[in-house]
Amino acid sequence: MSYEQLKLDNQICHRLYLASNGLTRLYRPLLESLGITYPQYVVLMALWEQDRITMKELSSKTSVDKGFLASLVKNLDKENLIEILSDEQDKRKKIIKLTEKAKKLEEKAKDIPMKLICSLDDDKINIEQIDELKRILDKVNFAINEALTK
Amino acid sequence: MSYEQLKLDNQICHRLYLASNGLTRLYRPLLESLGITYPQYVVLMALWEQDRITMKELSSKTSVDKGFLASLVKNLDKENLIEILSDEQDKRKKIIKLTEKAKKLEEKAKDIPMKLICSLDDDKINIEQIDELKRILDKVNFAINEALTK
DNA sequence: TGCAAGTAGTTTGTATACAAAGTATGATAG
DNA sequence: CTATCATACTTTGTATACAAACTACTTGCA
Repeated sequence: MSYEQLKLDNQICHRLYLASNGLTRLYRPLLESLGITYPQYVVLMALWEQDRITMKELSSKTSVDKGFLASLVKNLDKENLIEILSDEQDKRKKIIKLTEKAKKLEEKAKDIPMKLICSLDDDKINIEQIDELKRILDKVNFAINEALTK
Repeated sequence: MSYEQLKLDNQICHRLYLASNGLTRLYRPLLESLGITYPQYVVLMALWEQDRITMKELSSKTSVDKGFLASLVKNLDKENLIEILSDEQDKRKKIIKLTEKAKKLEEKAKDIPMKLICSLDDDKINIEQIDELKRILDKVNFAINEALTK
């Protein structure tokens, strides 16, 4: 017996899984030329937007798990892309601060989003569809978040 | 200097990354009650749809990397959910075949898609949006695939 | 003041994802 | 017939993802 609802082609989650993994693979060679990996790029994007924030803030901003973030930050520190300062008021907190090297990297990174879009065939996807995708994913992510935290 | 195109909120890839990871986390407890993990579920869905296929066919059907698939299949075999037969015509090929245990599991799995949808707040997302999401993701995945294979 | 509860962050263990190199078999051209 | 190339699959190494247990510090309350 084969059930319709169990067919791979009917799974929205499988499409998301493919899109997410596929995009990460497309990013890989672009990020490799900057010497960083995809989740390191995510952390750097958060810091380029707002520097000197705590691990907790960085985790909630990026939605990267705090455990995994600890290892990412360790590697970024090893690569001299960040510095880890301790908060004098609250000694539990650590403040993550970009180095000059990381700030220079932003200049190289700024072309990556456009390069990625150009590597996709724009006949297939247009701006309106991307906007629609963004809107729907925001709703989906909100609902997922509600379901996970309740 | 902060670039608009590098802000996390402007990244379609980050929304996809969150949605994909979030859904996998929502699946986790449901699949745990069947004793399987998310990628094992993907492999089983492919086999429930079409049994007795080769590793290569299974990999292309699920888009799971062949290397990773080898370890998934090893574990599914250990759990007695599949049997691995060898092709007499072409000894390089292995044929993956569901066991009775895996066929019984399908009966338990058939309610999972509905349970997952019910765990999301249906006020937030409606059927038309899910269909639209499916359509756009198919285009995106097609374009990603073109870009990755060329 | 001092202890219970909470918070920030780390560590550990397991599973996932994937590139790259390796092994064994099959197909094919000279 | 055999050398070469291609195919199917495995192994290895590294990075990613995340739950759960842990450490260190702060807060709140008796």
